[in-house]
Amino acid sequence: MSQSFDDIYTVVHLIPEGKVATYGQVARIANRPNGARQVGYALAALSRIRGEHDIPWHRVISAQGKISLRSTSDYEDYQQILLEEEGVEFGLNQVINLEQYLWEA
DNA sequence: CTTGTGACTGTAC
DNA sequence: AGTACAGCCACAA
Repeated sequence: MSQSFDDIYTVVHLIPEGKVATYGQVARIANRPNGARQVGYALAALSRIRGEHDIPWHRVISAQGKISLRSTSDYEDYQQILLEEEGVEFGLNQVINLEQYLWEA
């Protein structure tokens, strides 16, 4: 297992319900000041594992408050639904108000 | 070992 | 505001 991802998974798992965190935020907390990309890769690996994982990957969004998925746009809607279920409101352009919902460690 | 790519971000034009 | 470029790290071929 990759220990690097272990920290990332731990941080993502710490995100409280109804809150969201950006890739950069998670990366910084995980002691990776500029590893935002790796955070995304770590989450992508979750799908790859297609096993059991208690990681709330849907609470991780881009720094612009929007859902970032490169492929499988179907999951994009799925992530939005999950967040709405937790009480996160989306704007017109599916933009989340980071001022209100961004998780503060 | 070298190369290419990717759920990102910030700065520059 | 939209587009381009560079930095960074992990992984697959």
